[in-house]
Amino acid sequence: MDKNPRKERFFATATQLMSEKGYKAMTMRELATRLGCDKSNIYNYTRSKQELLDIILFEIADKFHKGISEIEDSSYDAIEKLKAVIRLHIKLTFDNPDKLHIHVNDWKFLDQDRMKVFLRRRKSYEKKIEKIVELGIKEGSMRSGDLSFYKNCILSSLRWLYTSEIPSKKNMNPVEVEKNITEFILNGIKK
Amino acid sequence: MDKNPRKERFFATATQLMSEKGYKAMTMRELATRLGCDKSNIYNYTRSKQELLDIILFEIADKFHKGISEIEDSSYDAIEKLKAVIRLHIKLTFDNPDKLHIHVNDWKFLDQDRMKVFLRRRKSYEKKIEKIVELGIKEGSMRSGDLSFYKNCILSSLRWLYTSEIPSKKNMNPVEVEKNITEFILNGIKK
DNA sequence: TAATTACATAAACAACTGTTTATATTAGCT
DNA sequence: AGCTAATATAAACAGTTGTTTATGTAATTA
Repeated sequence: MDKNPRKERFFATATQLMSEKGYKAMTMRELATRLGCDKSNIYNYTRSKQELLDIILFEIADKFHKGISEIEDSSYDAIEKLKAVIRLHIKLTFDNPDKLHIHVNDWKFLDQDRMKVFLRRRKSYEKKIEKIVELGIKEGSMRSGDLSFYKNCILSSLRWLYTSEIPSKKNMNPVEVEKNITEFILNGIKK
Repeated sequence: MDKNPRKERFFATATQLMSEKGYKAMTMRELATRLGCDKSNIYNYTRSKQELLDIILFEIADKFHKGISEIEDSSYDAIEKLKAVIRLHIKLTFDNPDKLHIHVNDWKFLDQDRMKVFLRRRKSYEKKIEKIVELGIKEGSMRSGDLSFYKNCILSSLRWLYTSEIPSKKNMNPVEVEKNITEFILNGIKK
């Protein structure tokens, strides 16, 4: 029993189309066609294309922020924290594949001020990953090395999940994926 | 002593701008402004925006193709082949950061026929990576598991090099990067 | 039942897009 | 010097873009 079922359908369709085409290439006319309505009707749901992007981007950014904060505040050791980060990414990816895709590709189309906010939050997120690695090195459970370098490797290893084709994820089991990616990040490919 | 110094400058500037903005967001007028000439002058250097994208994309795709073919035909064992693939990616990334960026982000704006060709080549490249892993498993030097999964993890671990900000690469030493990424892919982060 | 809110469309808008045409100037080669 | 190819621009083009205005109907609430 949703209060605004049409509005929800609108956001779902818009998110999907923006993920497929990218922000610049998606047109309001195309979105209207897919919704089966006139282009002007769209403006009953959102103020502008820009606002639409903003909402999608910050909604998912907030989920990442909340997730990593809980992990940071936990009493886990570094390895367990890293595992939790991997789990967080995989859960968010499987729950919101289109939003994640937009999150990676289209943040650069935010207007200046909002982009600054967005990048500041992303930086803060990445710092928390680095802190986990730092802790791991201190605990002696992780190889020592450049923190920013490890951060990039870890996030990249997770990123292919949401840059790869969306339909192909339908056949994947999130639990299995989690197990394999964790194994790869922790131990690499060598036997 | 180049035959067409202006043409080269044109391609260099166009590549840089397209990498910054993305194919859709880059306009011919903006490119003209950066070149310091009129927009119509651009068409003395290229037939169309589409052709420009095509040239950039297939030029770098060819380099990947040549590189991996040589590795495939070598007598290296699997681990050495994987190391050579890592070296190839890092060399190409440091030599052509902008082209690599376009290669990852803008292939979807090729027109249908050329996109098919592009994706076929990419698939062929990825298959060769999988074959290296398959060989490694057979030789007993690599952990057994899903080939496509390992392929994605390997390529992702390399991808952050060309998706991350271009200027930041100026301060990185390619030899050092190669050593660290190889270590990560082979042995992971755990001590 | 009346009033408010949600949902819809047609028509027009100004700005911007890639590209062409016609024409001129410059540089290199014989 | 004369010829050719490279380089340059102004003006115009047809199409597309996000968005607004004015206007209407359907659904919900009071």
